[in-house]
Formats: sequence, C-alpha cells, structure tokens
Amino acid sequence: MATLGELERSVMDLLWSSDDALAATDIRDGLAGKELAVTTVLTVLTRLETKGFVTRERHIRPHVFRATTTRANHMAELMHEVLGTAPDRDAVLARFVGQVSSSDAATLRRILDGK
Amino acid sequence: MATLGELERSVMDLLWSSDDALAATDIRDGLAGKELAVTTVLTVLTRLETKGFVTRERHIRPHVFRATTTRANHMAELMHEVLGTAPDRDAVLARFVGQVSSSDAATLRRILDGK
DNA sequence: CCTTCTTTTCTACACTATGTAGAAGAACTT
DNA sequence: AAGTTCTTCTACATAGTGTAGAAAAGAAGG
Repeated sequence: MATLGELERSVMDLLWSSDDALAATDIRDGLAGKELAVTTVLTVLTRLETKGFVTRERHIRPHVFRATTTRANHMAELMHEVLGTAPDRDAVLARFVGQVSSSDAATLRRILDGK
Repeated sequence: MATLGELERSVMDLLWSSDDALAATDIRDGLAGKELAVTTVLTVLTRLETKGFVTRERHIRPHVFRATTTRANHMAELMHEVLGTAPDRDAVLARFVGQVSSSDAATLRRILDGK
C-alpha cells in the first residue's frame, strides 16, 4: 500500500473525520496553522486520488472529495500489511499482544469472543 | 520510528535471520541477485546504525554488525506505532481482529490466555 | 455571446530519503 | 616500508512529497 506524507495524512484526517464530502477550500480552512494555497491542497488531493485514498465528484462544482475507506479500516490494513511481511507471524503477534495495555487486552478479548 | 528503504530492509532481513554478527562482505554475499559494491553495503549499514537498527563492533576487523532488536519485536513496534496514531484505538483493533484468519485468531486467544 | 469570476489542471521547483559507488584514508600483515 | 584489506568521505541519481504560479476550463451575468 502506498504511504502518506505528513500533509497527505493531515488531509486524510480531515476527510476521515468528516461525514460528508469536502471541497478543497474546506480542507484548506480545516488545516489549522498552515496557510496553504488552494492549488497545493488540490495537488495533494489529486495525488491521494491517484493513490486510491479519496474519490472525487467531478460533476459537482467545486469538486468534493471523500475518503474511500474509514480511518479504522485503513489503520487495520496497515497493521496487516506489517504482519504480512513477517515470516514469523506468531512471534509478531505474541510480541504485539505482549506490549498492549491491559485495557487493550480486554478490548481484544471482547472482540475475539464476539467473533 | 524511522522507516526502511527496500535495500535497508533486505539487509535487516539478513541480520535478523542470522544468529551471529555479520561483516559487510557477508551481507553483500547474502543479497542474492544483487551485485552490490561493498561500499554500498557499508553505507547502508552506517545509515542503519544511525537509525538505531544495528550496532557495530568497531574493535573487530572487519567490523561486524548485528540487529539491535528482533524482527518480531520490530514488527510489533511498527504495529503499535500505527495503532498509536489512531484516535479510535478500539475501532482499529476491532477491524484488525475482524480481518485476521481463524488461525491467527486462535493464536491471539492463546496468547491472551497466557497473559 | 462576451466578459468576468471561480475552480481546476499543468508545470515547475525545492528538499529529503534512498540506492549506489569511487576515491581517499586508515589499519593490519609480513 | 609496502602491499593488502577495510572503512570513511564525498558525490550523484532517482523518487516522493510539499509547495504554488500560470494557464486553461467552466459557470454566471450582463
């Protein structure tokens, strides 16, 4: 899976946090602290589209963008990607679980039980 | 955590798979398919040292290198890093577990039980 | 339909990380 | 001291990302 740069991630965060699709100007305004040109935001959005992270509605003016997947889904996929490259899956899982907090462990148990 | 390039990862894979420390020439020889100059390997090893992924024994000639952590540990840390950036930890865990194979699920249960 | 405003696309440049290795220097062997 | 082996320095190419101006395309009003 393609990786995200810092700005790209910020943009994705806004899209992931938004229920409805956003225009480039919305995103520019949502990026607190940074004073970016709209074209910059559009460039990033176009790249994200190419990478498959966002879709764009071209029939609307201005174009609006939405994330193609949820943040949770994306993050889970990333984790699976890491796990997938390991020759020693079980060892990785063991270490992973060994490092989680007890509350995370409880969450995991709950999820596994409901499975 | 710093990320690894393709060649860097290949080098780490060799180190992770080796019980004892390796010299640059060992690594060059271990990289099947690629015909790299030893200096290239040394450059990569130096960068890996800077990034904290390997240690180097300077008092031995030739220098030998070893991974500072196990592969499983590294991978688990990567997974935690991903998880740590998520505002919705539980949702990510849910998705993550939701996507694992049943054998992975069994592994997880076993690990959690022994915890 | 011609002008003006808005929005998008194209093009471009700087910066960093990474892969790659030669040249020069340091250290060991004999 | 000379030769050999190994390391360090320096350098360059490429790709990804952040950044945005200039040019083009589309919409809206007169």
